[in-house]
Amino acid sequence: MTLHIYNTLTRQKEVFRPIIQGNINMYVCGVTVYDLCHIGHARVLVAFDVIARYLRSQGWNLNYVRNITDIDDKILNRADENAELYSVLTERMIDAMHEDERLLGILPPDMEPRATAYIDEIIAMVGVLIDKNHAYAAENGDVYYRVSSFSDYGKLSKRNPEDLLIDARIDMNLSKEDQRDFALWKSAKTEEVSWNSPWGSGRPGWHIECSAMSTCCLGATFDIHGGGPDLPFPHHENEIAQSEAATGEKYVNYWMHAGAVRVDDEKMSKSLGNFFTIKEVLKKYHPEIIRYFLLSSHYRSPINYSEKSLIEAKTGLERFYMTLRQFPDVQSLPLNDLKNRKYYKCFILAMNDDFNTREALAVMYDMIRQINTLAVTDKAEACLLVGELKTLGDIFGILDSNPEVFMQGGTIVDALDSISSSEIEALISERITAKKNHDFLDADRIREKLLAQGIVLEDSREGTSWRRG
RNA sequence: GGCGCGGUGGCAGAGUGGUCAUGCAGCUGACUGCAACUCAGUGUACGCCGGUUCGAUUCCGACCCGCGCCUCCA
Repeated sequence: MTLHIYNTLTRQKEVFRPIIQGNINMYVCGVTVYDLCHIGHARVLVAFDVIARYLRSQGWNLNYVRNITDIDDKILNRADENAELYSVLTERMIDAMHEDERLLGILPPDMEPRATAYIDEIIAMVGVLIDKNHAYAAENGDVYYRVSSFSDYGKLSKRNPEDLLIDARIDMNLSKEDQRDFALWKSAKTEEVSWNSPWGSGRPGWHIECSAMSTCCLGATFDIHGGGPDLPFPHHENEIAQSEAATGEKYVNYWMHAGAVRVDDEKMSKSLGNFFTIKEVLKKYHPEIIRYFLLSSHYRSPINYSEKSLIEAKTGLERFYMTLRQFPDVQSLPLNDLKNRKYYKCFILAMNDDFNTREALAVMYDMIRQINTLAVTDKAEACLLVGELKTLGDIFGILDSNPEVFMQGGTIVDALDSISSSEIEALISERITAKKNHDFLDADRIREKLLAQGIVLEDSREGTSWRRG
């Protein structure tokens, strides 16, 4: 039952071996806060949230660090466009991000370092790189990393440094010794946000903040470094170059990258403008539906965001809640009580295989069928299984809503626009009276009327319950 | 062009050298006043061509197709 993780560095699944027994240090590249978070951010956030929850559930002592990049060209440009202070912009976006996380049930990381709080450490690291001849201050005031000085350059993204040379940009930067070199420190133009440094006032380049913050928070070498699909090159490649050149140690043991989110089968990107913010999506779908959608395929696979796939996620989750509805009082079981339980072991097997949430979900569906069968034959065993299921739900951050509320809420916006609960209840009691009088024509008329408004009635021995379809 | 990923049944999506993924949708039966829910049963599958093998969807090679990164993007 060992944990296997797919490592981008070696392009294969490897047995996970921690640096210090029982401990895991994990750094995930967070958000550059110049705009609202979109569904792509949600994927990375949820994926690593579940990974963190799972690792902790298995007894690992996890230190989870996720940074915030709050100084960068995009931020300065946006603040300029908005005619506001860059820090006003970043504070607003950080608040918005935290709200998104809270709504999506994403647990806060243990540390959330911000680039602007680590300027001294960044400057120190740049200094070390210059001292070691891995970087140089150009006459324009910028400091560049000397790519040719790092023989392992390209090892993560499997790029040949020679090829990158041929590939050099059309807009040549004459201050660079080599067009592949990238900025560690950017000199300030007039009236720009800046900090003093040995190379004049300026600000950090992209990449160096993550090297500095991860090293400060977790040490020169740590276990896991994660991020989005577009980060292996150049961001993480450059992080490796910076950190390994500065410390002389291996930077990261396991690199993990999430797959891309596509929208209606097209690449989602800022330039295409086809991205959805988390806030937009949350207006239409319950947060757990979004989590379920994200977990319904493996974290490395591309995933397609569409109306259809979200509705499918909704239907899938409803199957769980339909069952949970029969056991409103059952709580999650302590993990220790599950160690020898059949389904739990299957779940662990799936998750230990590079966090195969889809496979794990299949186990949970097996449990549902089992619970529905036992619900009439062996209530006590059914309750045990429900507790077990809810514990697994806790690891995924789902199944924690009140089933009745979940089923009756439907999609959030729809629920607000349509028929109210009290109207529904009134019609249901009207129908019960009709049924008692064997006036099935009238009873069916009421049921049809509600169905036309998306309300599905379910009769059982205990009475009639309803849900928004 | 360089590097990399993938093509699974109506759809979504796991996985495996020779028995089941799973969910949705479909069909049949049970339950129900009729439905819905639920349960039981059931059908359809591994891009194409070769090779290895007793046997390949799974391993190897070629081909076709789709996608990603190489530029800001999680």
